[in-house]
Amino acid sequence: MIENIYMENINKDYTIDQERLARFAKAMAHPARITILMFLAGQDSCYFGDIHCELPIAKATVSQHLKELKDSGLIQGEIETPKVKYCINKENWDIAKSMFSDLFEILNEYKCDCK
Amino acid sequence: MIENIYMENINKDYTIDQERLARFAKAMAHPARITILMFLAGQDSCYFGDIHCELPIAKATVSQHLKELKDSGLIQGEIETPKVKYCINKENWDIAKSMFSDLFEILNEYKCDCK
DNA sequence: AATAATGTTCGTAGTTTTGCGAACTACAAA
DNA sequence: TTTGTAGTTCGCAAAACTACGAACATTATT
Repeated sequence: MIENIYMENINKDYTIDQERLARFAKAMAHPARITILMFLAGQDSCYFGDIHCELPIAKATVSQHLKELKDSGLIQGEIETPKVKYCINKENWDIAKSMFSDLFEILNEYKCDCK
Repeated sequence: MIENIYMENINKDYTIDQERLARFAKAMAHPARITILMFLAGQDSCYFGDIHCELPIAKATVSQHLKELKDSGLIQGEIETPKVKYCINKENWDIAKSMFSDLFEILNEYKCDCK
């Protein structure tokens, strides 16, 4: 296969943007993770323990949810021994925000033929 | 357990809104479903066959994705024998739009203590 | 009645997610 | 050196997700 710079996402079934938006949505697809995002977005930063206190689940599970959010890019973490400080990743947050916004804006006038 | 009108969502770990937003996000958590939503939002309505043509997956799988989107409330379908017509559910679309928007708006100024 | 067109549902297989306790890591303090 | 604090990682089990082909349902046409 000859490659060139215009052939991004080759052999993929979906566009980069479709994959990326789905990835963001997936990160948000659990009430615990929504709770974490709301909590984090409302302040500058906070520690793992503070997040754990907000949730009705074991710390191992909280850690997994945080990892999922980190992997999606929506949040970031930083070790501040012996604690771990988490916060929103502003750059990716804004990207996600505009991607969701763009999708929802497609329907900017009444469109629906169904009863 | 004594019930009263102020005790909605009792014995639940998360609020109704957190669950609902997570539900919308989950519906959007797959590139095929993002593709379907973009496609549907761009027009008044279309048939199953048109949607199937846009996707690289079997019709049984397309049908499942459409069911998932329908169950979330984001789209609706209507039989128009022998075809099935799908379109965006405007009411729920607007609810989802404002719920995502509200979440992303929480971070309306620079907030992030992490490096 | 048989055939065709259009989707949905069923059964199955493999993968991923969710959740937990237990074990582990890293550092600080006694 | 032992103990404590704060999280992460591991290993497991149950449930949910993704995908497909085959079978089915429904209505129209021959």
